[in-house]
Amino acid sequence: MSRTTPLMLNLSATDPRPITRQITDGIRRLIATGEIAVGAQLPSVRGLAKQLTVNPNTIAKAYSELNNEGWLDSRQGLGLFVAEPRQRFSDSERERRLKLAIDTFVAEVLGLGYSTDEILERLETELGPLLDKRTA
Amino acid sequence: MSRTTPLMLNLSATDPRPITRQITDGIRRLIATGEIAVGAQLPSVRGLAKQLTVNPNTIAKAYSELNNEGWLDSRQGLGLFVAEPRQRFSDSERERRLKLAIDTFVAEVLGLGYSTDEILERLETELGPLLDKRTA
DNA sequence: ATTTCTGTACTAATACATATAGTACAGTTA
DNA sequence: TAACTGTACTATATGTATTAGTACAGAAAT
Repeated sequence: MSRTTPLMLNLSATDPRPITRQITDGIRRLIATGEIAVGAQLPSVRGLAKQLTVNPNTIAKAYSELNNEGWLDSRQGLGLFVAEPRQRFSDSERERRLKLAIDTFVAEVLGLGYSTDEILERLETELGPLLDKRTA
Repeated sequence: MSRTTPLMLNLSATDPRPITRQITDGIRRLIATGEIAVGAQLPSVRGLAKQLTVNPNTIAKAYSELNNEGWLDSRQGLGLFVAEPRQRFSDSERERRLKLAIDTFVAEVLGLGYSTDEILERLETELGPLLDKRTA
């Protein structure tokens, strides 16, 4: 019996990110925007696997990562639930990850021909609705 | 005979990016900042391989990518040279790449606990010196 | 011309990452 | 007990990354 609604998640074959990554990114986003409420139960490993037509192991891996990162709480035999917002990383780890993300991003957009202002504006549009809803 | 100075490039074993990627990202950055001038010759495939103690094929692959992206001009038998700034991608390709870069970046910093303003400020600090020097 | 430098193009071997498939086991609920 | 949960394995196939070695073509200096 499915006590959860299907996730608004779509996998793209043209997306260069591996499937597991597309799933973790997508669920993080759904949680951050509040589209999945804190405490809500996620689809089962096998259920989501069926919905997305991927292997259950792939879902289990994605869920496991989100659980390790503190986005989800898993309860053996019960299911996975959206965790309360909390500090997920140490300060140095946060800083390390931010720096790496920025370096990578900069490398990607270098040479695309956009101005700094254009890029910052686009980013603000994307980040705004996500970051200031749930301070983590 | 080496007619070129060593590149200010360091590979990191802890960096999750593959070697080839670290090299292409690094060289793109050196070109964007002007640390390597337009028209300047890059170290030879074998020379840079020796400097970085990686396989020459790895350097050749990195150079080949930068050549395809329009950052470098290769002249068979002569060497590789920093290309004139030019439009490197079609409009739709630029847009696709920017969107993907933003999505990936957002996914990375989600849940790190930084505010939108903090992130935008950090990004501006990094992007400013790179983007408005060479409009591409 | 020969030598020595340049980039380029292959094959092969190794290692690692990704994803699928199948099975099994432990906890929860009715 | 039955039917659902998450979790943990092994095995397999595929793709990517890197190293290694070899070979070839163009350019420059002698």
